[in-house]
Amino acid sequence: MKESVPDVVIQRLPMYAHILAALKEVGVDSVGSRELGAMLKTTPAQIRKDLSYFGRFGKQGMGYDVSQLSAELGRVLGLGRQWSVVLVGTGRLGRALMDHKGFLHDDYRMVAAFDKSARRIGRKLAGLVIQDVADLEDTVRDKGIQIGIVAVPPGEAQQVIDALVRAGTKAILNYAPIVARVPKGVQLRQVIPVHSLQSMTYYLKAMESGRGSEAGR
Amino acid sequence: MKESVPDVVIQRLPMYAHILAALKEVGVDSVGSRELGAMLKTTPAQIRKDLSYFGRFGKQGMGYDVSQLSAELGRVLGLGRQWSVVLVGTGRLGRALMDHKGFLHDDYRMVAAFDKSARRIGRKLAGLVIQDVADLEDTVRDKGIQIGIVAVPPGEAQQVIDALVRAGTKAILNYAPIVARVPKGVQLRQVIPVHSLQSMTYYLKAMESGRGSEAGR
DNA sequence: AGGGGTTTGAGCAATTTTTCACAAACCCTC
DNA sequence: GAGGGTTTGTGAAAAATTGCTCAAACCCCT
Repeated sequence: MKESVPDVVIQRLPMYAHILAALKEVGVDSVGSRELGAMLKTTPAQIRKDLSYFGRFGKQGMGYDVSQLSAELGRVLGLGRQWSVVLVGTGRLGRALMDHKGFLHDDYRMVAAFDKSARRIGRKLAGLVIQDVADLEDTVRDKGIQIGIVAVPPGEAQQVIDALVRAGTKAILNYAPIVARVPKGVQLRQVIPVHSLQSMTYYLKAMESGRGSEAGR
Repeated sequence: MKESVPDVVIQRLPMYAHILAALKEVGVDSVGSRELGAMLKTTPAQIRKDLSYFGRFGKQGMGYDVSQLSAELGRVLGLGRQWSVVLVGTGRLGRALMDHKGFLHDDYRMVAAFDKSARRIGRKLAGLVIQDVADLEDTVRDKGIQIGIVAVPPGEAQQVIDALVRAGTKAILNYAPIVARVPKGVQLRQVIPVHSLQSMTYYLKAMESGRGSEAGR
């Protein structure tokens, strides 16, 4: 149990948890770091080292107990409890996100949804009445909502994010294609598909012109 | 102009390109690494070093010419030409992605869409007739489609990905919440919102229990 | 046209992250 | 219950990435 865990490690944990859950589902009850490494396309050493930041979960000679490790990872990631989530922006994307099977697992519960457009306010979405975005700040503060999901057009995204921050939200998942800014201490994850495409295009181009040696990741 | 560019750098380029495009839009015609660093919450040194992998685009004492740097980055990322994209899965999510303003910029053109469900095949989406996923492999091969976007349910995602790979696709953007596998040489980007949420929850938890010192990213 | 004030580019140092390697731990069999 | 065969956990080495520093380059002003 070390001092501070590198951020890269934290970013990898959900993948580990994911695989573990899948294995548990299928009825596997023990895995080694070698197997996990193969499944996740990483090295056994990395998995062992990553896990070692949080404790000693394996048994020498035997590997890890799937259920136990799964539970431990859940604990580390703060799962197994309810986090409340607010959705801002109920256009195509916002609505699709809510339906996306498994988008909101058991641990994340949507407790409010907001929009700007009068023609959407008042309608229902996933059991919630869509509220006017003007009330966003108050509602978030009152309900103590911890996580915000932003699915509004790019032009309004930063304002919405600022409002969420003012209301005390400490984690924001932003789908608007802007380079958003948040104060230190607030977690922000950007989901910008175009950026993913562009970084892939770089390698595609490299593969056509140069030889296809570059790959990885 | 160095040998091989680190992957982390490639991942940052789209952000640079994005900001540059925005600045150009607004009419700014020169920026320094200091300003860029401030906007992107990174250090001037990092920006200069990243850019230096690809050439010398700045002028000492003056910074960078926005138009020029923007163009250079586009060139590096392989923009300014048409990449053909195929969408597999035209459920809520798939359809939302197509509408998501700015999801497919000028450089990426959707040339085919596939689904499994008989009730969607034959319908139109963004000007394309949705085809049977059984024809995916042939169509991708025939049209030389370079990029695949996977928006099918988790259970079918790996099969779809395998089919894309067999058909010669070299870049795949996967929205299904699975830990997908592709052979080396094929680019894969996963968009798994739950993972983002989970990694944020880690910090939220840390902030409530410990003191809120941990942050970053 | 020269001097002053900036800012880049790049080598080098510091830090972070990954990989290696092996002792300690563990089960299983005999 | 001792020995063999694995596999973890971890300190140390290696590699990768980031940050620092400063000479060289450049514009602007006088």
